[in-house]
Amino acid sequence: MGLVTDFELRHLAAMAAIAEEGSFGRAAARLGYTQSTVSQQIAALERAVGGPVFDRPGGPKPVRLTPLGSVVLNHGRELLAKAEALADAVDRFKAGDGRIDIGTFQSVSNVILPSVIRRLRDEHPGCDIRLSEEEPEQPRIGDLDLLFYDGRIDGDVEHLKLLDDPYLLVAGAGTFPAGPVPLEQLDGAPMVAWPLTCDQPWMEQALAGSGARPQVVFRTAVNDTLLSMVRAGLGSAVLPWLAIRGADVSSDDRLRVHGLRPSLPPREVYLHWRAGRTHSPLAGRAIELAVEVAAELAPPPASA
Amino acid sequence: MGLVTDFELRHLAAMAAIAEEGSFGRAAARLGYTQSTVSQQIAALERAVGGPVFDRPGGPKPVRLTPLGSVVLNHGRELLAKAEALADAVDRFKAGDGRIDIGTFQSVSNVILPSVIRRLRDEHPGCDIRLSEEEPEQPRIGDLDLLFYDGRIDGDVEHLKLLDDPYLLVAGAGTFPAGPVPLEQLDGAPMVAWPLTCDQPWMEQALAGSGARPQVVFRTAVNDTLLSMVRAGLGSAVLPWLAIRGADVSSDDRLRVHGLRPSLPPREVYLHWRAGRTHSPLAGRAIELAVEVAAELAPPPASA
DNA sequence: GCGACTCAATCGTGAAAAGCGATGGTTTCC
DNA sequence: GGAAACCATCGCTTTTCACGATTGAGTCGC
Repeated sequence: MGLVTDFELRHLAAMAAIAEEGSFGRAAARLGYTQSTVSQQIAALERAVGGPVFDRPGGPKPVRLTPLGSVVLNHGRELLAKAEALADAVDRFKAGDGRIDIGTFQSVSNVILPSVIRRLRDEHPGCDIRLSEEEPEQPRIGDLDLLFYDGRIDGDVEHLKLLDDPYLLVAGAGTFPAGPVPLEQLDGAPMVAWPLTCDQPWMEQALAGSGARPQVVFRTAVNDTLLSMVRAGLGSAVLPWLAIRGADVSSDDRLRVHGLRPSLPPREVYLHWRAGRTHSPLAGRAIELAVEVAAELAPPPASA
Repeated sequence: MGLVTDFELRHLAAMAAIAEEGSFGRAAARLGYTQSTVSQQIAALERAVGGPVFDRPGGPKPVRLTPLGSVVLNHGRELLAKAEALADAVDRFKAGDGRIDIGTFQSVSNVILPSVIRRLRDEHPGCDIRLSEEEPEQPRIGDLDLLFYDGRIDGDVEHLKLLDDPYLLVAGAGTFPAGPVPLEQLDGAPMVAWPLTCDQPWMEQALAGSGARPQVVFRTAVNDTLLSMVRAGLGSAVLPWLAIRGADVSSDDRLRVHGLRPSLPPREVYLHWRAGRTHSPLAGRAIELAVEVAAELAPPPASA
C-alpha cells in the first residue's frame, strides 16, 4: 500500500513526454523544465519502480522504453488521463456544471421551481438537477443540497424565508359575495382540504381559534383535485396563495377567490440547507434564483 | 495541462482516508503521518483544486465532504485504484509475469522452444508468451524481445550461439550402406530440400564446393513433408540434425540417418536480441533456459 | 454555566527534495 | 578528428515536507 504514493504524477507526465519526443531535452522544453530536472525526475521514477524505464543509447539516437517502461507507461497514461478527468471535473464543477439535489413540495414545485430551474439550466446547460417531492412526516435534509419547506426544520439547518404565503378562500362562484369573507361564515360550512400533514393542522387550529369550525368533507393532497371539488360544489377550500396560483383559477368562471377577515397568519415558505455546509456554486446560485423568483411573485395580495 | 500535476496522489490518499475515518487525526494515524501533516496535505489539495473539500464542524463531529470534495474524491478513488494497479503491474512484471515476444523458426519451434516454454510457464504461470514464426527474407528483430535464427543478423543486435547443428543425410533404408556417406556419392543424386531461403543456398554451395551437385526434385519448407517424400523414395535429404530430431526418424524402419564425409560446416543456431536493450526478467530467464535446453540436447552426433 | 475533552489549524524548525545552471562523458555524424 | 546531440552528475538555492507543540473552536457532561 505504501508503494502507491511512491511515484508522482509529475514523473509519469515527464515519462510520457519523453516517450513521445524521444528525448529528455525536448520533453523538458515541452514541459517547461530543464533537461537536468527531467533527468532527475526519471531517476526518481526508476528508483520508485525499481528499474530503468528507458534505454539511453547515447548520442542523437532516441531513447527507447524498456519492457518495464512499457508496463509503467501503459498504466501511467491511464493515470494521467484520470488525473486530467479530475481536473476537468473540478473546472466544470466550479463553472457550475455540477449536480444539485433539491427537496420540494407541491406548491413550490408548481410555482417557484419551474422558473428557478429554467434560469439555472439556461446559465449552466450541463448541470444535473434532481428533485424529490417526498414529504414524510418529518422532512429531513438528508443528502439534499436544498430543501423547500413550509415551516422550520429541526437539526443543523440554516434557513431563509422566501415569502409569506397568505391563506385565501376558494369557493364556487356565487357562494359568497365578492370581497373578503368573515371567518365566522365558515363555521360549519362544507370544505375540502389537505390531509393533516405539514402545516394543515396548524392552519385548521387557527381557523377554529377564530370561531370557524368548518366541516371537512374531503381531503386530498392534490391541489387540482381539491379545486375540481370546489368547482363541483362539494365545498370551499382555504388554501395558500401559492397553491391557488399554481392552477389557473383566475380564468375559471366557476371559482372565486376571497380574502379572509381577519386574515389568517400566512404560511411561511422557507428554503433550508444543512448548516455549516459549503455550497456548490450551483446551490449558491439556486438560492439566489429562488429568492429572486419569490420576490417577483410578491406582493401576494392581502385580499381579493 | 498544468493543472494535472498540481495535486498529488499522496493528497488524494489522505483525503480518502479522512473520508473513511471521519477525522483528520485518525486518518493520520492510519497513514502513519501526524495530524498536522495531514492537515497541511489537505490544505495543499484545497489550494490545488481551488476550494475546500471538507467541512470541519469543529469538535468531535466528523468532518464531511463538501460538494466539491465529492467530485474530487470520486475521481480521486479511481486515480488511486489506477495507481495501485500500476504498482501491482510493476510487481508482477518484476516477478516475471510479463509479456515476452519471441521470433523463431521451424527447427527451434519443434525441438528447443517447447522445453523452454514449458519451464518458463512452470516458473511464471501468469506470463504471456507470444511466438511468431514469420521468416521473411530479412529476419528483423522488430519489437521482438528474443529471436532465434540460424545465422547472424544485421543491425544493433546482440547474439549468443546456442549450438552447432550439423548437417546429416536422411535417405530411404537401403539407399546407402550404414555409416557416413562420402559427399561425391550425392553428385547427381535425387534430393528433396528446403526452399532457397535462410541458410539453404549457402549449404548447397558448400555441397557443390565438395563436388556434390545433387538434383533437387522437390522443395518445401515443411520438414514432415520432406521426410515423407524421402520415405516414398523420391530422394534423399540433407538436413540439420535439429530438423531431423523433430520428427521421429529413429523409430522409422524406412529411414536411415547418415553422417557426411567430409562433414559440412554445421548450421549455427543463434539467439538474438536488440543491442543495449534492457531485458525483462522474463526475457532474461528465457535466455538462460534456452542455453540450458540447448546444452541438454548436445552433443549432437558428429556422425551416425 | 463551566470545565474536560476532542479536534483541526497554525507556528517554528530541521530535513528532504525539486529545480536550476554548469560540467563531464558518450555516441553519432561529417 | 572535431562538432553536435544527448544524458548524467555536481553544487547550489529555494521550496516543500513532516514533525512537535501550541492555539482556538466546538461539544458533552455535570
